[in-house]
Amino acid sequence: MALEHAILVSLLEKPGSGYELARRFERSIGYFWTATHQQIYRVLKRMESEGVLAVLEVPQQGRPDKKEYSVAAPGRAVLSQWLHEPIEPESIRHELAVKIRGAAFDDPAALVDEVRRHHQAHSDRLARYLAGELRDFTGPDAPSPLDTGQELQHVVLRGGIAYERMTIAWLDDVLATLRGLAARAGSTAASRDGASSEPSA
Amino acid sequence: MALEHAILVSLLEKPGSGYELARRFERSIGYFWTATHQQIYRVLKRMESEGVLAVLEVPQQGRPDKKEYSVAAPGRAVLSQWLHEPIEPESIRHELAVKIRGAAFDDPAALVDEVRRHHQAHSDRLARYLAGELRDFTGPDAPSPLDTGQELQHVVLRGGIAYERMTIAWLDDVLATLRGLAARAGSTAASRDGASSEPSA
DNA sequence: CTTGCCTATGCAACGAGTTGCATAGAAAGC
DNA sequence: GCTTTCTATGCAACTCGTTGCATAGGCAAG
Repeated sequence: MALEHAILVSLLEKPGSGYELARRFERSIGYFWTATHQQIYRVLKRMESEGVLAVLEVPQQGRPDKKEYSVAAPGRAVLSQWLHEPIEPESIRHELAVKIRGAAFDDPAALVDEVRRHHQAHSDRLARYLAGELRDFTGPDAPSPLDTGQELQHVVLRGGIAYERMTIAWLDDVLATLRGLAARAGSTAASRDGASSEPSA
Repeated sequence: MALEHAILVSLLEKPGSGYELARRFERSIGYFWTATHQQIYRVLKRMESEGVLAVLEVPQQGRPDKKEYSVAAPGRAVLSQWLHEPIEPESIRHELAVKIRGAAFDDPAALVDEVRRHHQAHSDRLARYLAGELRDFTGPDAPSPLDTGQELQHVVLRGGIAYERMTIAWLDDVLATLRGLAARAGSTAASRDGASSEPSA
């Protein structure tokens, strides 16, 4: 139930409405934990009924009223307890990796475009992360001695940057491998190379 | 619904029972897609009823009978179609990252042990991956010209290795950051965190 | 000979997450 | 005037994933 804790962290960093949280989950905290607005509204409601969040109805002009949530005292306790509990190291779920293994039973070359799309998407993400880092942590407009929260946000962002760089390098490796297989399949077209899949169909 | 496709890939690589699949999902394909035996049995049943899998009851001695599943012709079509559909680039879900940001509202030093545990877990995983690579792909006992399936399995494994190495390096960074914060908190114990005048970078 | 582990399959209940849809006022473009 | 976009919240239905439990024979250790 880590969504609950991600919401607590985000609201401690800054109180806000469900809508605002949903937007934060599209950037910032959302780089490491995703959630749709549906999930967020549902969990916010539950957390409020449990007393871990306080809610304040804020009338607005020119736009719908909003419910601003903030962390109540029991919420801090919930977060603190979670922080002291051990969690399991993540197991990644990488759909593209499954596809790549699956390509052995189909045409590997057909994956090239897909891999390139992912390469582009990760390059874009990296660019966004780097821009954010410059803006908030390492650029001339950044606060100069970072406080604890900023230091921790920065190290998490550095993790995201490292992840994207690693992924991009790996996708290059994947593309090179696919190209190598295509060349091999081309030059030895008649031979029974590769495709542990089926001897003959 | 990538579990379905992960199962297709795994059964194409080698037919097997639900139990055997569950074990494969603890290693090999499970490095990139996790599933419990419950999920697997349920999905196998559904896939069989849809005709994408064929099942063969295999009596065994000294142990319970098993149902050996293999991919039927429609299953190959299902996989092939999926391979040609684009998928969204993964969004990671990193609980530890949420914890690290949350630590700003608690004692960051209390996270050190947790981070070290994760460091250890990822080091162990890396060691397993590297052992697997040596055994199956780069060692003296490995098949010398790898076939297509093996090349693709290898590039996926290289991705896992890169991921673990990146993660370990990042966890070192996290530990250094936590230590830095602890030192700062120690040396300026009385002062208010970020507003402090003591720069110790 | 009892306790615990391994193979092997499965049900039931629950919680997490996704998708589609609905509402509703204000602003902005055509 | 019409459509689209943005803010803002929410229901309903569904699928995906987890946890706990149950069964059942064989094997090994104490």
